[in-house]
Formats: sequence, C-alpha cells, structure tokens
Amino acid sequence: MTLFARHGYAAVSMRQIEGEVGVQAGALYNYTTDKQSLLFDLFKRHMVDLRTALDAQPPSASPQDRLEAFARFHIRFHLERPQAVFISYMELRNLTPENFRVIEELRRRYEGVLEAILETGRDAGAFHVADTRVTALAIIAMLTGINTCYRSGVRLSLAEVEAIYWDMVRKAVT
Amino acid sequence: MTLFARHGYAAVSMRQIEGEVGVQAGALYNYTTDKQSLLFDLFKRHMVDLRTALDAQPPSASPQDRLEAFARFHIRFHLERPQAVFISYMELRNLTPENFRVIEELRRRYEGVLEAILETGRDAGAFHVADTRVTALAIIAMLTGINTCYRSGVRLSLAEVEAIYWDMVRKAVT
DNA sequence: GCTGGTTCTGAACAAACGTTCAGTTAACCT
DNA sequence: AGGTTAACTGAACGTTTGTTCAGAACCAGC
Repeated sequence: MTLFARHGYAAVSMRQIEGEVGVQAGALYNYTTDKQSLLFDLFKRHMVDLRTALDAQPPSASPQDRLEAFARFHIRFHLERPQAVFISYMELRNLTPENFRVIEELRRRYEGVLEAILETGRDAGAFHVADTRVTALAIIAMLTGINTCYRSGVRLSLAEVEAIYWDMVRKAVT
Repeated sequence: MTLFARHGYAAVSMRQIEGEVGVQAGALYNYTTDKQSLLFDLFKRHMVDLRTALDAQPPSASPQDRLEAFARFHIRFHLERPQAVFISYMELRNLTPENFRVIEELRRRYEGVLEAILETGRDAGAFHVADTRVTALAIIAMLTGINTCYRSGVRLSLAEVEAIYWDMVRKAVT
C-alpha cells in the first residue's frame, strides 16, 4: 500500500514490494496470484471497510443530523487512511475492467447514501439543492480533498479541520 | 496527452505514443529529450495556460463578484480540458523532484489567488471563513471534482452544472 | 542532377518487467 | 529423530522498457 501510494501501481515492481517485505523475487506468489489482485484486494478492503464503518454509525433522526453524521464520519475515515484513499482515487484505471466494475459499484452505493440523505432533506424542506446527485458528488469531492490540506502543510488539528469542512457543507446545502 | 490521461504515465510506452502519431520507434527523440519531459511539458503548458486565462479575466470590484468570477472561470476552464486536468492531478508523483517543484510552485500561486479573494472578503465582512487556506483548498477540490460529474453520467448542461456549483460555493463562504 | 540538411526507419542495447519453478530451508507434529 | 508440509531462494523464461544510432528517404535550393 505504501509503495503503490507513493509511486503508483504501474511504477512499482514486484521485486520492490518483495524487497520491502524482506523476501526474494517470486516468494510473493505464495500469497497472491497476480500483481493485479494485490491492487484489487487493497481497493476492495478499503471500500468494504468504508461501508462497514458507515453502517456501524449510530442512526440519526433528522436530515440535518444525518448529514452532519455522514460528513464528520467521511472526514475522519478519510483522514485516518490517507494512503488507501489516495490509491482508491488514483489507481482506478489500473484495475482490469471486471475488477473496475466491482469497485465502481461499491463506490456508487456509498455515494447513494449521501444522495438519499439529501433527497429526504430536500423533500422535508430542510435542504435546498438543485440536483441531489451533483450535490452529493460535489460534497464528496470537497471532503475527500481534505487530505491535500495536510499534504500542503496546514497546521490544524483534526477537530478544527473537521469543523471547518462540516460548516461549509452545512451552509452549502441550506 | 490522451494516452497519459487514459492509462497513466508509467503504463504508457514510447512505442505506444509513437504508434499513435504514426511513426516508428525512436523518431520521437527528434522532438523531445526524454519521456519525462513529455510529461513535464504537458504539466507546464496546462499550468501556464491556466494562469494566463485567469489573468485575462475582466477584473471585478467586490469580493463577491471576484469570487463568482473565479469560481465560474475555474469550472469552465476545467470542464473544457478534462484530460489535462486529469493528468495534472494524477501524475504529479511521476515528475522528477525538480520538475515537481516547478509545478508545485505554479499551483500554489494559483491557489493563492483564491486565498487572497477570501481574505479581502473576510476582512470586508462579506465572507465568514475560519481559515482562508483550508477554505481555498476545499473550494478548489470541490470545483475540480466537477469532472467526475460527467464521467459518472450526469445529464446536465455546462450552464446548469456551473450554476449548481457556484451556488454551493457562494453559500459555503457567506 | 546534385548537394546539404532534416527527418524517419528499424535494428540494437542493456536493463527491468511479471511470472514460473526446481530445489533448498524452515517449522511443526508424532 | 523422522516425516510431512509449508515457505523461501535464486535462477531462468520470454517480453517489454527507454534510449541510441547507422543508414535510408525525403525535400529544398541551385
């Protein structure tokens, strides 16, 4: 994961990975069938973890509370795993077509959760959004971009950044 | 550019590029010194074009107008060049360290424009932002993510998407 | 028709790639 | 101590990589 995140899937050789785990060329094939499935497994684990952690969140009643819970959850989850997030956004095109479809579907389902929150909120008159799908994608793009904050040297605590981002999301949809 | 955007820098061979322009292996070295400089030139051209186009925008008086002009400009510029944008966000790590520093500096200067707009707006009492740098990065992440809209099959016109995004930015900072 | 200068071909280079596998080593159970 | 299984080594495989370069092909001006 570290190597893929740092140099990219295509730029990392099996020998580099094997060197990193302290083993000679070829030994990794006792644990994986492919270089490709190393990448796919990282993707799949990340997406499954994401969904599992989301479903484990305590339920909220009002749309506002559900949106806040989602935003704060998304921020924290992504800040805790910068490498896995990085890979999940950069290496999609290095998945084989069938593997891509699997991950794409998992991602779509996650985005659908936010979309559903926005829909019920709009129908209840709590949110003002023109298009729930576009708004959901915009929010997720903004929240996921949070990782570039720290990479660009901002010196704020997790709680501070979380507060700033949630504030922007809240205002953007009301 | 098409090949780098589609498969990634590391996954594209010189022979593929040469095949695409209709020439045999090695002929490209009459025009470039390196594979690396092909990538760097794409980056540099994109960043210079971005800054040139921004500076050519008619100036606005109030912070609100300046923010609106910036947001609409950014959306349109990025929607018109999905491939160059894609490369500029995905292939940063495939630049050599010295090339990376050059591009990083150009990017920082562009982000600085938005940051300055937010600062003057905040000082004038027009915007409510806790941290101009974090907010600037959040806005840019959201706006740049606009390209994933079309990739994910949203059927809206440029003007409609532009309106939705500008509306979210406006509300998020006031 | 020749000359001078670009531009292209296509083979060649060493290095690195993903992957396989026969053979050695280590670990565990009895 | 002996036997079975799992794990690792290190060489080998055929390809492909970025890059170089001698020679062929082309095109201008005279």
